[in-house]
Formats: sequence, structure tokens, C-alpha cells
Amino acid sequence: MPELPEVETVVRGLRASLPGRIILDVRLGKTDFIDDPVALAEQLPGARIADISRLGKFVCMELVPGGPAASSEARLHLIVHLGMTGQLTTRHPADPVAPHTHVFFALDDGRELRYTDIRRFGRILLIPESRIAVFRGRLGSEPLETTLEEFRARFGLRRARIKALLLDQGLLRGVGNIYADESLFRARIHPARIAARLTQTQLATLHRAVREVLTAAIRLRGSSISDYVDSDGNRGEFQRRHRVYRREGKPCVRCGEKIRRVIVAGRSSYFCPRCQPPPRAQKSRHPVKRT
DNA sequence: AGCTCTTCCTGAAAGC
DNA sequence: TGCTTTCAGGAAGAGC
Repeated sequence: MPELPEVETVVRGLRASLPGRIILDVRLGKTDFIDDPVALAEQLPGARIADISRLGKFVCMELVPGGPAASSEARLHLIVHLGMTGQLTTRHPADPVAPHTHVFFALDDGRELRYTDIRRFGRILLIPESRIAVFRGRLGSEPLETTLEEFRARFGLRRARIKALLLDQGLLRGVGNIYADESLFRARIHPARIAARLTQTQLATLHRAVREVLTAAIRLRGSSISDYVDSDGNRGEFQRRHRVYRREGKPCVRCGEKIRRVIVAGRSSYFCPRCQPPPRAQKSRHPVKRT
């Protein structure tokens, strides 16, 4: 599932060949995951792709409108979220079309940019320049650019479980279930720990672990569990380095204890019960009788 | 207010 | 063996 490292890999691939290209035509299949499919079909043909960047888990394509009256039009931002199973690939029109491919952008160099998404948990939005600041403002800080002080300020006072907070895109943008679990394992912090009860040292260790895990995953071009591929259709390699994610019952690489799975914040959470001790039982008005 | 749970979707895998 | 159920999960929205 595409999280920050996977989206970064896709963006790097697209950035290598798409800037400068002009979108000639848009063809749509199912559109229930597109905010305004009519706007896509009407406004994109003739537009030039100026730049491609990543914002958390979003792919952001900056477009300069073409066609009549283009000079007076402000830039557009084509925003793509890959959801669970989204794929953004460049192909040739003669290449076989993967099932569940719902968007085709014909380019002026004869290629096609295609969006494929089996479960359609992804999203596509077209945002005018005037509203892009509001969109960005809803997202938290970029994990690889967050200082320790900022990290402590965002997490240290919160009463929620640390796993839920790591997944909150309004706090930190780009971390999903895989990298939350892998980061918590490296920092030796149980996913159900209350953030405000972590020590300053634990917050510092977690801050470093998040950055190390994401950097290592980018280097290996992301994790391919089921559907993820980059813009050329190639799988990533980081799934081989997962130490806890989807390793329930297998031995911990550090201590040999069996990895366990619990649900935290509605998500499967994998951890080592010895390396990541659970939160202390809360003080209760009905204490358990000891024998 | 701030959190947790449910919902959307499809296909793979587990269960009976 | 073959059908049914469960599970995966990002993020919006409901509920507590």
C-alpha cells in the first residue's frame, strides 16, 4: 500500500519524464473516486505539466492550462492519492491495459499516463491555484523535514495512542500502517502507548526511527506487499526488510520472541511483546484481587 | 473536543 | 472440492 516511500518513488519516476509534456486527451472509466470528473475532461486537454512533487502520500502535478484564453488562467494542481491499490504508470497506447484502469491521459510524446486502482480507495482532485494553500494547510509536517522539537510538540502532549497519532495525516503527513509499525519496533515502543506518557528520550528515539525507516524504504524503492508498483510498473524491495509488519507468529529479529498482532486505532498492529513492552495497566477503582 | 469505530471497494486466503 | 466469510486499510464521517 502506497505510503510516503512508495509515493516518493512514483514521483521520482514521473518527474524524470513528464515535465514539459502536454496532455492531449483524457479518457475516463469509473469515476466515483474522482472529485469532479467533468472538470478533469474539460480543463486538462491542452495543459502542460510544469512540475511533479509529493505532499505526504499525495502525488501533485502542477499544470499550466492551454487552449483558448490560457494566458489569463491560473495554474492547476492535479492531485492523486493512490489509496490502497492505486497505480500511476506511463505506458504506450499499444501496451495491454491492466484491469481496473480508470483514467488515461494521452501525452504529446505519444505515451499515456494511466491510473489503475482495483479497490478505488484512491482519489483524484483538481485544485486551482487559489485553493492549494488550504489543501496543504490540512496536512501535517513532512516526516523527513520535521525537527525533534516540532515532533515533541506535536506528539508529546497528546492523550491518544502513539500508533493512532503516527497515522494522523494532520500531524505527520505520509506515514501509514507499515511504516508506523516498523518505526515503533525500531524505537521499542508499544503501539498502544499513550503519547503523553512517553519519555523525552522515547520521543527522540521514535523521531529518529521514523526518519531512518522512511529513508531506508525510499532507498529500496518502497514496499510491494500486493499491488504497489512504481511509474514503470516495477515492484519495490523494502518488504524484505520488514521486521514486524505481517510477521505474526514469526520470531523477532532481535530477541526471538514471537511477533504478535493486535488492533490499535482500528488497524492491525504488529509488535514484539518483549522488545516493545505494553503500557502499564491503568489505575482502576476496581483493582484486580491478587492471590 | 477529542478520540475510536464504521464505511467504502475488490480479491486473496481462510474456514467449513 | 466449492461456496461463504474474513481480512487488508486510507481517510471521511458517525458515534461516544
